[in-house]
Parts: sequence; structure tokens; C-alpha cells
Amino acid sequence: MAVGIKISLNEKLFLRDPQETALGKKIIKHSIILIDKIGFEAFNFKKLARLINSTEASVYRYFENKHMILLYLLSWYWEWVSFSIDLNTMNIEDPKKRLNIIIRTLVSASKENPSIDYVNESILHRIVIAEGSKAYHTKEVDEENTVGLFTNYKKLCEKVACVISEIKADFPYPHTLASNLFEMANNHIYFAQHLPRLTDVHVTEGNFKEVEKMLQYFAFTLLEKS
Amino acid sequence: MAVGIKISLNEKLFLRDPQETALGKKIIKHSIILIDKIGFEAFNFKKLARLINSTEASVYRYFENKHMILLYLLSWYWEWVSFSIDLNTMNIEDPKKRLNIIIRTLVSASKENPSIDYVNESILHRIVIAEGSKAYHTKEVDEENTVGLFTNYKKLCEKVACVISEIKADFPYPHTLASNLFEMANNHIYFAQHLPRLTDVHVTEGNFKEVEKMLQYFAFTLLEKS
DNA sequence: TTTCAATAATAGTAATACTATCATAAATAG
DNA sequence: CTATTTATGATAGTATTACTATTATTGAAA
Repeated sequence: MAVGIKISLNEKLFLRDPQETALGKKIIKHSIILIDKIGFEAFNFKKLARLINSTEASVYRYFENKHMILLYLLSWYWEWVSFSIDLNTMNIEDPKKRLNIIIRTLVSASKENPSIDYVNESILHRIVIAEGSKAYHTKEVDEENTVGLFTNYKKLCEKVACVISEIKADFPYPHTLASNLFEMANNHIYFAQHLPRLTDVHVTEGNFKEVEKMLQYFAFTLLEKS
Repeated sequence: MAVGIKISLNEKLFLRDPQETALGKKIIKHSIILIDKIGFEAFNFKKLARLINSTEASVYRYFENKHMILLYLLSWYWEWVSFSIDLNTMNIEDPKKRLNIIIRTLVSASKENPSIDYVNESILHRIVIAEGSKAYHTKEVDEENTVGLFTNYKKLCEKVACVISEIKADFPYPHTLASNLFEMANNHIYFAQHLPRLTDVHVTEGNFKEVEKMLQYFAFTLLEKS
């Protein structure tokens, strides 16, 4: 994947664009590392500032608060997945093959060639899995949705829903299945690692093949056999 | 449903059993109301104490922290759903009919007769939908799982997984489907209300029929047509 | 060389998440 | 029917969090 792509994100996510300055990039890079390490609840701007030898006040010039950093990172991730899907399904006509590739990309996009030096996609993927649902489970969800802070995720679901409808035009739940594939991909990796009685799949150190297989089974059983 | 049932929960969830005292019951009752009203992030023991005319220190005698109250409420809810399922599927032999009833119970257990005066199941259901996933998306998930703080949910999934296996013994993902039905039930009510582009179902003021229908479609397509 | 924008350094405030101590009221045991 | 235990209330205090404000410094652009 080309080095130097710039992921474009809603400007309401930040106060100053972190992709434009050295400090901004350091904030992104180390917030990924720190959130992964200590969890989103324990993460704060003081600890982040200490880590990058800057100050709390400086971080606050880029992001309103830590919730906005989380939204930023998740938007970045989904935009990047979307880009990977486009790349991997380019020139592929058969919508079934495209869905197959989408599922594979969903589960293991983070193991492809990294695209940007200050974003470790593999660690970011862990954040998406462990903290992703906190993005929209807040009292501010409606206002944030109105100003477009979840647009990336919704567009990605729309893209997948279109492929689903191509496979089976009369399938009654294309968006439901699309978002569910995303949610299941994350949930069952997490369950396999932490609450194994909630799943049947197993994962080991970055090997998510069983998750991929399970998602293929669910998606294609629903689309082919009904 | 009988008034006076006592839901039995893991003793590690609390410091003093809130079901045994008047203050304890007030804590449960009003934490449900307050979390629903202001959201889990803004909820704290000072506000709760003010609401029930008690003190922060008194609330801390019942629960270690607000995370434990959340785990308590969720465990209570899942235990109560489990009880409702048992009640509603009693004497029903056909596992397909049982799964049908399970799905209906899942989606609208909270609209049955209330069982306990200090728990408003309908409000509690909203908390489960909006805050449920925060229970296990923490850095402490493994230790908490080890001491049994998620047992209720896991047992409930096991129960549903068994019914799934009865319907189709060679279905390869009974636990996956079971937990996914729970997650989807909550997610798609939430999506319909806040992020409608992530779903195809519609809900209005406590009418979750479309969600139920969608879950039936997913479950039975996977189990019958594959 | 000035000047301007970004960052650092420092300080400060209100709220949060607790812990500790002591007084008092209500239940209960002897 | 006291004596004692137990639960709760009242109050205070600490460390951390989540910010905001002010001023100084530095490094790049005009």
C-alpha cells in the first residue's frame, strides 16, 4: 500500500488536524500505544503528555477530550478498512467473491502492509476490538451522529450492504447483516480471548482464521440458503 | 410472576447484599433510574446518594465502585431473563418453539409483569441496551471473569446454545449464534433509535416487533436452511 | 530581522473517586 | 429492659481527573 496516503476525516473530530504537525502525529501514535496498554478508562491526557514529553495543554489544542481521540482513531480505522476493501476488491465482478474478500479484510486488514508510519494498524485493531463500542454508547450519540462523527462507519456498512443486496436483491436485512458482520468480527475475537464460553471459535496470537471462516458461514448461509 | 422472588447473584458483586436492606433496595432502584437518566459515565455515588437522601460513604458500604453496580444490575437482568425463559418454555418440547419463545423473551421480557418492586425491568432493559457492553470491555475482564462476575450471562448463552444444538445437532456454532442473538437484540434496538443506517429494523416507543422478527429470520435461516 | 504561530511551563479550579473517623439510631442478645 | 452490636449519617480529607488560563520560549516564514 502506498506510503503517504492521508486519511481524510470529519473536521469536527479534532481542534487542530493532528496529521499536519509532528506533535499531532506523536499524539496519534502514542495514544494508540497508551490506550492499548492501559485501557481507555485509565488513559488521560496527562499520561499521554508525559509519554511524548509534551504537556497536557498542548494535547488539548488538538483534541477536545479523550472521547474525541477515540472517535478519531476509530474513524481512521474504518476509513482505512474501507480503503483496503476497495483496493482488494478492485476489478472483481462477482459480488460473492467481493463479500468473501470483505470478510477477510475485516478480520485481518491489520496484518497487511502498514500504510502510515505513525499508525500501527495492528495495535489500533486491538483498540477497535476492545473499545470500539464505547464510541457510540454515550448520551451524546445523537448530537455526535448529527454532526457526522460516525459517518465513516455508516458509509462502510452501506458499502457492504450494497454488495449483500447485489448477491441477493430480496434479502430483507442488508444493513443489519453488514453491521452485524463488523460487530461479530470484533466481538468474537474478543470473546475467544476473554470470554470463550460465548463463542465457538478459537484465536491464537494474531491468527483469526476461525473467525473469518465463521463469518463466511453465517453470511453465505443467510444469503444462499434462504 | 410471583412477587417476592429473590434473584441470587455472585457475592463478589457487592460488599453488602443490597437485597437485604431498605437502603440497599433504594440504591438498586435509584441507580437504575439515575444511570438511565444521565448515562453511566456521568453517574456517580455522590449524585446517587443525594437522590436517595443518603451519603456517599453509605453507598460505598454496598458496592466497591460504580462498575460493580453496573455488573450487579446486568447480572440481575440476565438472571431475570433466564428465569423468564424457563417460565415461558416450561412444558414445551419442540426445540424450535422454544427458540422462538427465547427470542421473544429476549426482546420483550421487560414488558411482562414486573416481578420486584424496587427493580423497574423496563428501565433496566434500556441500561442493558445502552451500557451492557461496558461490563466486559475493561482491562479487568479476565480477573473478573475468573471470580465469576459474568457467570449469569455465560450460563444464559449456554442454555440457548443447548436449544440450538437440539434443533440442529451438527450446527457448528451454537454458542456463537446464542451470544449473537443477545448482542443483536440489544444492538439493533439501539441502532434503530440512534444510528438507523446500521440496521433495517424500526422500533417505536417500546415496540420491538421488527427486531424480534429479524432475529427469528436470522436464527431460523441459519438453522433450517443450511 | 521582525513577527507570528506553535509549544512549553506553570498554575489553578471544580469535580471525581475514593477513605477515615466519629456520632447516633435502631435492632438484638443477654 | 439494659447492654451491645450494627447500620447509617455527618463530616472531613486526599489524590487524581478533566479541564482552563497565562506567560514565556522557540523556530519558521515574511
